[in-house]
Amino acid sequence: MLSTATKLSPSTRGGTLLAVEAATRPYHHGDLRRALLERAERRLADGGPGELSLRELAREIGVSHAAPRRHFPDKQALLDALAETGFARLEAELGAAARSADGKPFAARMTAVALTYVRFATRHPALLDLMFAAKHRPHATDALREAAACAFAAPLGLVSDAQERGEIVGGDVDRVALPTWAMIHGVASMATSGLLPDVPLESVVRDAVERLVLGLRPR
Amino acid sequence: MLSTATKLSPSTRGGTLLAVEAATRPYHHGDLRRALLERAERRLADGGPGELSLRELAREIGVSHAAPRRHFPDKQALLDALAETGFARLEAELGAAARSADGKPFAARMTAVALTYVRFATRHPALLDLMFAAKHRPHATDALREAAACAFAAPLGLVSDAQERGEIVGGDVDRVALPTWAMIHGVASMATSGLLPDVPLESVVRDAVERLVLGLRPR
DNA sequence: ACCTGAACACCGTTCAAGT
DNA sequence: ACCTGAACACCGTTCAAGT
Repeated sequence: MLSTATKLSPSTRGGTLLAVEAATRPYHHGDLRRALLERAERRLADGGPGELSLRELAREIGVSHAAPRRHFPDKQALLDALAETGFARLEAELGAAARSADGKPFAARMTAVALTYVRFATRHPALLDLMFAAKHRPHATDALREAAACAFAAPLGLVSDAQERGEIVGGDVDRVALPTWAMIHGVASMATSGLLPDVPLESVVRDAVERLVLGLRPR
Repeated sequence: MLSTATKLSPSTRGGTLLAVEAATRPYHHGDLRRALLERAERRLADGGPGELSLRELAREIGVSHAAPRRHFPDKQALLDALAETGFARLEAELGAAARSADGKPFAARMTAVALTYVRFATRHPALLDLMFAAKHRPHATDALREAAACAFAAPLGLVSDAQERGEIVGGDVDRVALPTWAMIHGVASMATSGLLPDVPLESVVRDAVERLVLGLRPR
């Protein structure tokens, strides 16, 4: 009966990459929540949230299609959790970029953080879409809102710091920071939409920051 | 049999708003394609493409669930067509805005077109998402790509015109126009994501354009 | 506490058949 | 040329039941 041998029982879970986990987990999978989030993010990368199927996730992990319900009440809850982890990672990356450029002039700090942001966007386009979509949903979690606010704390601080030091124009921080981050977010959005010319991302970001600092007026 | 009287036959189509069409169309609906696009856009407004159901559309219009297939081979084809009409309307609005500000200084023209763009985005957030998503899909239609290019012709022309007149800094048009439209697109994106402070959209756009023209350097 | 299996009400897509 | 009806293989969600 060779053919039946290839039909693995559900509990076998084709998890060749998860040998260690498989050896330690106490049967009922043990870490289904994390497993769902990991697989979900990989699935999200090749298509929007619409292509992501809870049943397929459960099938891949090797649990019943109803098992995810114990960890996420519905699909949207899983997507929200995914967005939340996304914000946490973005916060870490932006914070690290800001610290690495600490002490350099404004344009250099701005470029470092902006580049990190745009690269995050191009590496995880579907996730970023999800993060922004989830954030402004009517019933967004408090945890989600907080995660989003934290992620943008470093970028906003960069602008207000520069204002305090007199490196850039003063005035209401919103009227200065908002156009600044609108441009960076716009570059990121254009990059993920594939409407950037075939030019290195880094030079696009550098050009954008330089143009923002110098202005459009002829010199 | 009062209860049966309320069960309208499928051919009745509860189209109280479409009395004129109903009177003139030759039974087989006659204008199903247009009807599908109209309903689809209204449905799109209250949720992403995932919430839009072809079967529900067909039900509302009063045709069988297989009827749409005659006009759109699959759901994505309908979404692409929706995106294409979106680009056509955006092109018309941006072109009109550019013409209405013709002769005024650069900042005024820029503000007029940018405001039109941002307002389009806030009026049709789901449609704009669809337009950008559809545009960069691997197998996007040529018609779709062309529609997108046409829509952005006026905005790009605005920048290159100003360069030729010496109103703004010269050099490679891409290195000037790209940061400019990145900022406008970024403002639009932030507006639809609800992360703009509670300030009139018009003043946000004006601030952004002014900041872009003058630059961030302290004066 | 965590998971299963069957059930329900939906999808998109296909295709023979109708008018 | 345009539409219907049944069929197929999927969904997300629910809930009694298992361990």
